[in-house]
Amino acid sequence: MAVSKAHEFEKDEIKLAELAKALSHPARIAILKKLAKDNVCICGDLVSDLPLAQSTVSQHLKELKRVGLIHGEIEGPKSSYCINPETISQLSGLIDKLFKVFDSCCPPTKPITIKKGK
Amino acid sequence: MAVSKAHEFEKDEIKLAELAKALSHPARIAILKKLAKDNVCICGDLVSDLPLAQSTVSQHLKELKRVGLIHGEIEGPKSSYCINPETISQLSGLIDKLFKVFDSCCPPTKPITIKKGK
DNA sequence: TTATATTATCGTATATTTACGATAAACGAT
DNA sequence: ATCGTTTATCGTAAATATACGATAATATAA
Repeated sequence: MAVSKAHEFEKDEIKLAELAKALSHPARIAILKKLAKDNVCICGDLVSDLPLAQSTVSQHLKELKRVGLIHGEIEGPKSSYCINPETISQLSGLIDKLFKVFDSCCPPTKPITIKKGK
Repeated sequence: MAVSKAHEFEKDEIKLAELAKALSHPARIAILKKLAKDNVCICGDLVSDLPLAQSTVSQHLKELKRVGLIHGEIEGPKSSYCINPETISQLSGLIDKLFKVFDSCCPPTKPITIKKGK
């Protein structure tokens, strides 16, 4: 990155960027989906699901944990991970806020309700 | 990245990851917000808004353009950019889909409705 | 205590990202 | 045609990210 200037931006922008970065790899999205479906899941299951080496999966888990999207507990030789609903909720809020800005710009895209206005 | 294995994942995961990566820098979020507010905006305005060199801003714009989140037209010596609602809408859809998966896992976070437990 | 299984970490190689200054390109104005 | 303004691209440097194999760590099972 070289000389990150992240501190020059708004707090929300920085946080959203950080969370978006966590979602910026298909493996991490797949991990989150798997964790969501299974509610709790041990690392080994993820490794056999993904086309990646065990150490790589572990790295992705670490990153997801770092930003708070999941937490993991080491129980014995196995580690079980699960979604952290709080951060998911935070992400949801930040995304909603961003998309509200988009609505102000472009015609609203989703539930098409007729809007008066120029 | 080294030996990207993106092709081993689902199409939606890859696309969402790509769009999330575009959002993974505060400058690009700031650019999108500015474009949304101003509807259309020339590069120079963005440069003076952001704590980054002109060439760096241009790079970020290029990346946003590459993934289709904005389009830009070169009119004369100035370039004007604007949001591409189609890709915004696509992103919105992919995010909604992902968050639906989360709802299935964790207690729903937003409109708190009492649910009978398992 | 000694295996066995599972996961984290280390070391390493390579690709990508981010940033800047310098330069090129493109158009409008003179 | 030349100048000035604006933007894109090039070259480059440094930080991150991604991936793997090898190894260390840890708890369970024997």
